[in-house]
Amino acid sequence: MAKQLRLSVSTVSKALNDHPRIGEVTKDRVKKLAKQLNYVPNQAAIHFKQRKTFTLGIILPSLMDHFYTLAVNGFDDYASAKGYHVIIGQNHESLQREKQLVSLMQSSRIDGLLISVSKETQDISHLRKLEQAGIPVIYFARKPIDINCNYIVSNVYDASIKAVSFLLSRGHKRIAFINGPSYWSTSKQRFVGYRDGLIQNGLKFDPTLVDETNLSTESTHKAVRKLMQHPAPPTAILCFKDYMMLDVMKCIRTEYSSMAKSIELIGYGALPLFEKIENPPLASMQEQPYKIGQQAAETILKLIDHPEKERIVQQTSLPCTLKIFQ
Amino acid sequence: MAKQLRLSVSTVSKALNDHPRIGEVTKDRVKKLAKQLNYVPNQAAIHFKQRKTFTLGIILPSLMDHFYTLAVNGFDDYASAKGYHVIIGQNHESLQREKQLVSLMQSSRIDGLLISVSKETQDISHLRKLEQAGIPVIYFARKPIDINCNYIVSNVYDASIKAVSFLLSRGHKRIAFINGPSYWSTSKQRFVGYRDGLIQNGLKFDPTLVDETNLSTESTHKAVRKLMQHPAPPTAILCFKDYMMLDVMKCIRTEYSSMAKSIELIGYGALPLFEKIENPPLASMQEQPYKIGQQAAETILKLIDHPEKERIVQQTSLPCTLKIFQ
DNA sequence: TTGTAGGCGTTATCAC
DNA sequence: GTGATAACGCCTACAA
Repeated sequence: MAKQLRLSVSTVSKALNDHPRIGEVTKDRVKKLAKQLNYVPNQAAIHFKQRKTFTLGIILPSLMDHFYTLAVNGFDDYASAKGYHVIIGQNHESLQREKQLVSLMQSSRIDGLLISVSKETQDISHLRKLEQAGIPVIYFARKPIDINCNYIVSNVYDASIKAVSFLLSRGHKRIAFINGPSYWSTSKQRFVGYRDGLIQNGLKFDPTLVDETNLSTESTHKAVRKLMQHPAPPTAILCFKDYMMLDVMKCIRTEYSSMAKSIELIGYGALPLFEKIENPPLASMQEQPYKIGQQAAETILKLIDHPEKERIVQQTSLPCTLKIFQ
Repeated sequence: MAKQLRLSVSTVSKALNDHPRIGEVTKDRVKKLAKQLNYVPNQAAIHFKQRKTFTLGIILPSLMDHFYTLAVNGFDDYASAKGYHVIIGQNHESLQREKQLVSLMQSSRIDGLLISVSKETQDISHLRKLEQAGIPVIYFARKPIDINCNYIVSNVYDASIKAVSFLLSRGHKRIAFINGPSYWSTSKQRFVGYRDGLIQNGLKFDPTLVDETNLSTESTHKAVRKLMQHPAPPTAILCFKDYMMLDVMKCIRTEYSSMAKSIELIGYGALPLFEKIENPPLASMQEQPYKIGQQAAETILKLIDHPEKERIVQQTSLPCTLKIFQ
């Protein structure tokens, strides 16, 4: 291109970047030819030179879960607006895959990472390494127990209290809770909120009404059966997640059909789909995944722009609202 | 790193790449230090040098649609296994956004692109330019009318015939069809299949039983009302997509509740969710999005490895199976 | 077996 | 206003 115009590469480069000391005439000639040749600058070279890729990574369990899809959208929208790319990786609940993704992303030189760790992830040394390499990491939705990390989550503690209070206001006395894996802090918070909600309202906490699943349909069905075989079965069930609640609904409908109508359910996530189906659950806690993504993007860009040593740990939790379907 | 070991960079490079002519002892020393320093090669530099990024792009309307999520998974799994990255872009049905994504991806030097064009995309010159720049493009799910392009789609023509035949076998005589935008070839194929299905079974095609929507809930409801106000309303409706079918179900249930039980519906997509809800539709045509993604990845890698001039247009359509829920 | 030199595309810097 | 040159990190002939 430089040759064709009999100009030096540096002049061409300056012309394309609207450098002030380049004549308008020259700029025009260069830009015209660039368009004609369908010239596109090689970002790989630019990134290489700038030691920065303007790329952020996001790692999440699965795109089939709309919570994460929405978080991606918030993250992507904010990041795009600021000129950053986003690359997505799914860990599919495998720690091994997660590690692969992290090192893949590190080698493609992402400037920052947003991650919701896999089911299996308890040790986060692979992520600590990233941070040591100067790449900021923000955990979202699921955060490790490790206290000293950036995170942004939903305030599921308050949400659980709200859910329990709502069920009590509808006259329920025996409210069960099916939780997710207990080593997630998000499960723990739900649980404590559930318990505190009962206690605040003057009820006793009954541990036999609480069970835990690994989120698989089978283990959820097992938990439901256990609860339903209780001498005094629950009249309402709080579920860790909407996807779990669907399994709970199905199990009750098929195996305990006589009680199906009287048992009320609340989940987390407020799947849009519930607006469309015939017998939706009673309610669901609406989280703000899009906003989580957006704020995470905003925060991570701030961290990137700060010299590494001045970075302050960023921790946020966003409120949920109870969405009633019936 | 080279300095620490008092070796030259090339020795270090060779050691890391298991070059045969490097002594085992040296290799060990180098690798050990690399691990210790948490050294990760800079892909940006490698890509820059190799004039290849080992990155594929995939552009689709929305990740909220599980069809596309599954296609991404197929694409990503195959590509990862072959050492390629995948970057995802959502056009959100906007041509403008799509063009942005294409040029973004071009400048980040993707080696190939898989795309399902936006609602608004009729002119594909932005994609032709990519191909002219030597980057292969495969269209999936939605392909432009343009005949001379690589594509991989579901065989919705056969699928529609199957669906109609199934409804006829259940005794329906008046089968309506609510289609998607008529300028998509995928809509056209569904339509022709619907019509041919009727004719092959000895029924007359009645154009008053066919309507078209832009996929929004509102326009779908409008189409349903029109059909239901028909002097002889349909007893079964074939719907362009499961998401549309949900809107159809809801509209019939709320506005024509007396007929809700007698009208049978078939959609396309076979959303996994239908397994879990209380009153699922009669059936849905199960496409193979994961396989579409996989095959697309396979095909695009083949195209990438072939010299540009020898590339042959690749066109595939995969069969669908009818999945019955009731 | 190891070292040296050159080049990939772009831009910042400095000289003209 | 324009041109030459170095530098970014890595790889690979080729030289030693």
